[in-house]
Amino acid sequence: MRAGDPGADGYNSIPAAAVARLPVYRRVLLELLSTRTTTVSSTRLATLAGVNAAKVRKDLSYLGSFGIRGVGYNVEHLLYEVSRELGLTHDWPVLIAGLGNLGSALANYGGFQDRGFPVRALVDTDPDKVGRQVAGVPVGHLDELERIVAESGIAIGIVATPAGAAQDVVDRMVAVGIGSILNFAPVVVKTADGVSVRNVDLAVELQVLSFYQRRHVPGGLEDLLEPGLSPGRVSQTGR
Amino acid sequence: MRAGDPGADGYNSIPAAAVARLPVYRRVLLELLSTRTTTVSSTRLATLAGVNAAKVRKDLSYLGSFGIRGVGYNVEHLLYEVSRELGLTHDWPVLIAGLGNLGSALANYGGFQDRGFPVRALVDTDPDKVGRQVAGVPVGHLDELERIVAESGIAIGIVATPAGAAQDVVDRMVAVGIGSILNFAPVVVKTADGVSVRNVDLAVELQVLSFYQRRHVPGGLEDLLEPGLSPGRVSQTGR
DNA sequence: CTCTGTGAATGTATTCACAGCT
DNA sequence: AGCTGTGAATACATTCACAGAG
Repeated sequence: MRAGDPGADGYNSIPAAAVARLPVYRRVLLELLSTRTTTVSSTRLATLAGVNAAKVRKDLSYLGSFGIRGVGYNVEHLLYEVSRELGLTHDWPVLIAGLGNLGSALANYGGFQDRGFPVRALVDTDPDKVGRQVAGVPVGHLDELERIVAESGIAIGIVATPAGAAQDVVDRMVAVGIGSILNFAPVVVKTADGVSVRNVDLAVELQVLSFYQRRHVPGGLEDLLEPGLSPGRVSQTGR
Repeated sequence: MRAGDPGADGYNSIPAAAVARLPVYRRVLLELLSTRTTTVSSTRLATLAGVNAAKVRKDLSYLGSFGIRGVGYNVEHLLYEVSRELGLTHDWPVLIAGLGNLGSALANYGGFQDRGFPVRALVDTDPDKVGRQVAGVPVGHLDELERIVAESGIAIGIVATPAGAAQDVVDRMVAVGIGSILNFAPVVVKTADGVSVRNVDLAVELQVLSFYQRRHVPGGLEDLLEPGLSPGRVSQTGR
């Protein structure tokens, strides 16, 4: 019995919540590998990934049975299996559309390149930007998208345009065959079925924090006044 | 003293999944308000927010009964209620720790400022950065955190340091009373109870897209990755 | 008739707890 | 003994479907 067999029959549906955690396990495994740790238990992996052990075991069981009872998981092998499941056995070149503050930052951000997602193409519509380079990559015009995508073998598009331009950019990306899109514009974009879109709105994350800010105050539920902490005099209203 | 119904629901525990959607509804409501739309139905709100109508109604019902049967919701009023629930009736000044590519970008990114989260303080440990300004805000040293937080009335901290520095920075933030942290470093940080942490790992989002990339191929799914690959050997995609 | 608000039903995710392998 | 893998139990989230307000 081959390790990857369950996948061969097609409908290996691993729960979305589990998929979302695999990259975290992978990050931990890479870290363990770099410290020459050879085996890891579900408990230890759980601690490092910030979840509980049963969840780790269940999640990993969707990929197959790679653990050794009484021992744990082989770090290198598990890393291979997780990477394979995620489709990370090779790099995925990405394109960034929109080179404002956020787009430029993402282009310069080493975190993508370092982790299997080289930024290979950039597009914008601003004539002042087109033709220049950002992070060593030339900026093309949005109208040239088809050629650029084909030449650079782009599979994933990142949208970092203003909200108003996002839908048009997404439509063009889909039209030229991009099937995976990471959208940073604060708007919900729609696409045909078969295209995966993930939305990351940085301000949304802060707003959720704002909600929990008040609930987790240990003492009272009221607008806090806690010894040692003075929240400042923010009496700004409106907005 | 806030107007409203004090005794209505003592244990106001609104589900986490619903909280996570409130900012999206709010964004849509702001958009509707700007186009002078006065009322909106759950169906329309759902379309604009990219979810279904029953979910919108259920989510909003956790906040109270603000809709009018046969008509819909008053945009302005609903916006107020959602904002209030999220704690967005006033701005929350934020501090960013770590001014590498990502941190600098976030400091310059207008999206925070525009949406109620003014960037009021910056810290780093690099002597070349401390004392300079980024986006018009002076960069302080991490060691001055306590003073800076107190002076600027910081309630939320953003961690944009390298992974290795993140835990130390988080510990310091917690020590000086910051109770909400948005962590961009690719590592799971731990804190005492009562502190909210949200992790945003941009590469994780791309990795999840990579997973779905293959499943959604319309034609055949036999593409890439084949059974010939031997387990035990990790192909180098990271670091 | 339109549309909200919500119990009931269904679907997903997490956690428990233990059989079974090492 | 230690630890995985997994059914069963529980908790959580979504969707249905309809009573009732306007």
